[in-house]
Amino acid sequence: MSEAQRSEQELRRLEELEAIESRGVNAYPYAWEVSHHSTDVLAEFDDSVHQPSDDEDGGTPLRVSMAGRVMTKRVMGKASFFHFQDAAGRIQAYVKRDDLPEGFYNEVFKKLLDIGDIVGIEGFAFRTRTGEISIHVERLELLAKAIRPLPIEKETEGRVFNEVSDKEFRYRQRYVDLILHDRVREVFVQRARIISSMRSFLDKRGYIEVETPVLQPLYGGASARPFTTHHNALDSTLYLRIADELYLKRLIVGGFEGVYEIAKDFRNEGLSRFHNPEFTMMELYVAYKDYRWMMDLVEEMVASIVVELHGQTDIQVGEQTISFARPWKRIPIFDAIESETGKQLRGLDRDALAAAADSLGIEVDGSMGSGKIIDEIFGECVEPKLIQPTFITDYPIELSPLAKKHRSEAGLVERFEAICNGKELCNAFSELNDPRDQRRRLEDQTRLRAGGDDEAMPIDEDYIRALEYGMPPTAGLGMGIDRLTMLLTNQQSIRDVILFPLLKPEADDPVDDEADPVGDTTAED
RNA sequence: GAUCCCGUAGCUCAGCUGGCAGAGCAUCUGACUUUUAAUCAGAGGGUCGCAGGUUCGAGCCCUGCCGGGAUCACCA
Repeated sequence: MSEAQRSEQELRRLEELEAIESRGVNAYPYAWEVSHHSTDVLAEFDDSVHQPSDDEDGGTPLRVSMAGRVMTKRVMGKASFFHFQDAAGRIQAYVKRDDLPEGFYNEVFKKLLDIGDIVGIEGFAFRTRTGEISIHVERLELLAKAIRPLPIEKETEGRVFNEVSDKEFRYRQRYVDLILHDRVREVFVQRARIISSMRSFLDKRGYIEVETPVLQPLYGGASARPFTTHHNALDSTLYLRIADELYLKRLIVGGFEGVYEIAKDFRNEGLSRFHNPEFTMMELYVAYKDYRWMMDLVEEMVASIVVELHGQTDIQVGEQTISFARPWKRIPIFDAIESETGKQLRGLDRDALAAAADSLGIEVDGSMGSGKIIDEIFGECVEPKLIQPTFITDYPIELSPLAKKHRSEAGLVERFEAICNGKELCNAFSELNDPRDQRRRLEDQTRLRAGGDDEAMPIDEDYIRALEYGMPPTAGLGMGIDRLTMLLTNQQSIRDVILFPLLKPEADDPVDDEADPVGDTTAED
């Protein structure tokens, strides 16, 4: 940024920075010894022990050394208060002219220190006349000067004034959003807890966390359009993975009996409240198990995460109270549809299904097969009504090219989704391990592809080769971490659980579609 | 991709029927040694998203574009 574009306030702060440096002070020093965080002081402070009193012997001071950001500043002549924020929270600090080195208060604290600056303070805790535990500052040092002014929000009795509401600002400058909004930081702390709780649940059971390729010569494991890229040295097209599934199952072939991965997948599709092009997925594969066993595991895992996060199995999500207490309901998809619509779709042919959909007010076009119509009816009529966590089981085979045929129900596969608050929470099946059946199913996908379905899966010959070496019976699970986090932290948009959600580039960004410094012109179709 | 809404000072917003660009907070100057949306007195700060059009005159009306939001469509 050229200095001409700087705002009045930024220019003034740059001048202050020079004034600070001209005093021989480094405005960006190297470290600060931290003895307490704000919440430590609030917890440790004991009036009967630490509160200083007027007589000489009164009180044993609670001495502290802290670091954080100046968030408010109230100057009252020869004394001032400011609020000070660190990673743990906020605490008030008090400075008195006569407790600081000669001239420091008037020339440095009052003139050169701004809201937003990061400071180190040393002093002792006390309780003010109005009852707030505060730090009486005896030494103050600038740790980092803020050039840009922080938006100032003010709050009293739970009411917030001048709250930054511009979502674009909050997402683009998430660092500012995090400085200003404890509740935003809290969501991401909870997200981290969800993931670490999940990881420790899986680790305790002996499953191995692995890393499989993000850059893949062929994508698969889900129905979605991929991002495409190019490796220059090999001069080959690569795709960013849309799922981990096929690589993880190769590891089951290789002899691991339980593997999981928590990682980003990438799907080249639209953005919405529930969709970000890169998102985090947990996938788990366990040998010698089936989908019924996996339902038990999902219940147990999610319930344990919820309890670890909230201390109980019941949580408030929007208007709803949701109970993750086990067991969850298990309903075959056809029964769920029947109980919601009164229509039994089991065994109907495509035309009868289309007629049923039509009578429910659901549009059907010629390209939709039986499975798609059933899925459409379920998604429209049933899914939004499933608030409490529920396993929907036994899906039509057409929608599930990687799931094993149902052991007793023709035309279905051993698959389930957990639905909660009207949204899918996970997807799992008894994995298809018959290489002959797998080849046929992928060939069906190829026909869909030829018919114009650009989300149908391509055939991965190496994956079939792996299956031909023998994959044990296996249960597999995929769980969207972002949506799980939305549910467990009561957030309405996926952008509120992703630190840096995808946005269009800012106008100033150097975007140039023509630019390709390494010359990618050999990649012709 | 469709529809609707939004874009004005660092932040939150007002701006009437088209007629001098406004407020609070923040900032600056001054006062104030336990305040807490601190208070009191004064001051500075604007590419009204961008481009074009209509008009004597546009923040306001029209067109296009850019950015954002919501809903729908798409999305296992």
